[in-house]
Amino acid sequence: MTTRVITLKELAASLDLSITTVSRALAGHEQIALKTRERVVQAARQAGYVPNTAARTLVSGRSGFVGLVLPIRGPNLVDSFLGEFVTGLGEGLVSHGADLILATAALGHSELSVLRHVVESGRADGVVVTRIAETDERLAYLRERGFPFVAHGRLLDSDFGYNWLDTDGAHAFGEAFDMLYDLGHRHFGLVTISEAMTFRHLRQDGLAAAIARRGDPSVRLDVVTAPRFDQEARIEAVNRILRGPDRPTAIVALFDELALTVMEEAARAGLSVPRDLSVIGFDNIAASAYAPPGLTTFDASIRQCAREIADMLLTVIAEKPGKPLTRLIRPTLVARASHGPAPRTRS
Amino acid sequence: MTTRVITLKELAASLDLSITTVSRALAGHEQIALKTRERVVQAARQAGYVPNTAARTLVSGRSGFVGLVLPIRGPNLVDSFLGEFVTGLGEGLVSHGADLILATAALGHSELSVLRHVVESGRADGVVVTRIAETDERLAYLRERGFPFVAHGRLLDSDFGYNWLDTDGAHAFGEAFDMLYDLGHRHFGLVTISEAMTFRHLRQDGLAAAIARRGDPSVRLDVVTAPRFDQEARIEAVNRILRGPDRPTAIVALFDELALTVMEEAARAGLSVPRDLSVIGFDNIAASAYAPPGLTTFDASIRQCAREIADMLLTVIAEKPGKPLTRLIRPTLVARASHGPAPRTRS
DNA sequence: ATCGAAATTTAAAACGTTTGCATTTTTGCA
DNA sequence: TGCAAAAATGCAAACGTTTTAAATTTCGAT
Repeated sequence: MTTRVITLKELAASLDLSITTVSRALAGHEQIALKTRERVVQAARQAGYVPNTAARTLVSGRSGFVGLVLPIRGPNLVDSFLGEFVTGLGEGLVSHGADLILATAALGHSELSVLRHVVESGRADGVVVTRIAETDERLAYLRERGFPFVAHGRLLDSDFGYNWLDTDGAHAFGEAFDMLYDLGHRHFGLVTISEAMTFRHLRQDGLAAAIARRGDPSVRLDVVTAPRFDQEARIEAVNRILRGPDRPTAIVALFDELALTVMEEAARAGLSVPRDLSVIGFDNIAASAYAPPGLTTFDASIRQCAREIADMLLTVIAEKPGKPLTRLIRPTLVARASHGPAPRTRS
Repeated sequence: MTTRVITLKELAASLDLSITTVSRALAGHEQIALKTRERVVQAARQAGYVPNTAARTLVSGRSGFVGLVLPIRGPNLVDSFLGEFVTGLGEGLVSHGADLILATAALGHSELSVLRHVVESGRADGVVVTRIAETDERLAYLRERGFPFVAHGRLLDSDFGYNWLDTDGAHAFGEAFDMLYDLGHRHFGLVTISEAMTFRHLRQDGLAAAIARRGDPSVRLDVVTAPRFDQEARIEAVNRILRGPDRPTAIVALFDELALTVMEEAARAGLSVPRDLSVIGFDNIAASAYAPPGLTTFDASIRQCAREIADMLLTVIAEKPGKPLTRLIRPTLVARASHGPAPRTRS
């Protein structure tokens, strides 16, 4: 029962016009008589005409697609922001009539090779690159190619400009410190990761800068590092800071997953949050609201960011601006119950 | 600095061969001398040749894409499974060299119109349709068009066959009942939704069937219905069943979000879970592990399902099987701490 | 009525592939 | 060495659109 799709030629024939005229009429060219335009649009709608994307792309060089390469993850690891991110991108794109292509990197292939394929096969007019590492071969490639892209995140340092949108983790971590300091905390812990991601520096530096700004020599900061995806090592690292003879009264975690582990291990060690220990995370993942006593964290509003990234990318594609577009989004504090005044007595 | 992309014609010229031969060599046709094939493949790799998708699609009629239309949601509602689902689809597709197109339905446009556009513009060779309602115009459309698709979920009843994969909610809810019955529960509550989704029937029917199978006339089931996305009404509904003079000892919720609300409201009402009340959910969302005391639920393994859906769809596209492909996935019980023996005394 | 400019429409090329069919080259055998 | 068959390669059309440049029609002013 496969229904055939109507083509421009057929539509033109039925209107007794040339393909050219119909094409232009549908594109709304002033050049075509208004009466004709209306007649064509009406007929197209009635016939349910939808232009063939491949043909259009081939001749115009514009696909109307934006690409995103899904990061490769282990069997049980799903990017926790993917849903929100993709939703936001979709929202941002659809208002400009663009759609999203999701290319997955197979286990053998590198993310870069998939990106290359997306770019060079002409499937997309631009790409979004997420989870930027300290140095990132993807950005180098895209820059060299001169292909439109927007990065979600930044390089540690680079000798070239590029379009990016990032969450202002430095500011958030400074804010976290100030809030905890004002609550009387002087001994801090930071749980960070060993993976070479730029954001770990930005956030840690933000924390360090706030400490320096305060200029109080009694402030102490212990830093502990865990591999990102190894739950066991993560627990071990958290306990190193938690079970020491002289533990911090406040722990800031690089992101919520780590903070939740801190809270779990604190409970296991018989510590009460926030009475004995304050914990602050970052990201505001769904579980943070439910994990007792409710994790205080920062919301990065991924969906909104993704929407802006889409807007930026479409601008880059359409206008090729001379200067790079950059945007730093300040996350908002979500004050729940995992932080409080520093305990009076120290053991 | 935009680097040009190499084309088949250029590659052919550099090899001093015709386009035809190069095209066939790359496709691995036996027809082309082995020596030539090797030479061409080698040169193509070295030149970084990537075939243009639009041109290939135009002539072959195959895009190598599978489409998914993102459900329209309110500003703060993101499909909680989208990330997992998309990851699974990607995994399933990439092994066959296919990629995913995500089309978003703008606020004005219906999901159906976006689907039509995806189908009729030739962007995709097949589509995945999720969140099937009791009756669903999307399936009717796809069937009429004869366009390859796989549904994630089922229609309430239909006069035609179609390809679907569904979670066996009926079985899970039967299992939940049996488990709770064996723990001594006789008075049950079901929290369900008012939205016209097929799965609410399947799950409720599964529960009812298990009750009937047991044949114990002392078993009682109270059902309460709430709108899906209205948190306030949801709380109100939950309290109707929780604060009644004669409340159930065990509540089964249609899915985890509802179960979490039940647990929150139970706590607010001074009830201890599972001592005073057993709660069981469905879906195993991330928060369920963290919400105290840990929600007992069923894991539907969305990612795995999505991978299978991808496989099914690619089969449908390639082989056009005569009989519909169907697949019922049994969810696995995730026994946490929200269920337990029925309380001895009744108020 | 005639002409030229403005308004409208059209023919044809191009985009980069795949593929049916024709052509050329090689091979095996007499 | 010649010739037919087999093997290998190439020509050209086609896919459905956009767009350049050209052709046609309309219209107002003389």
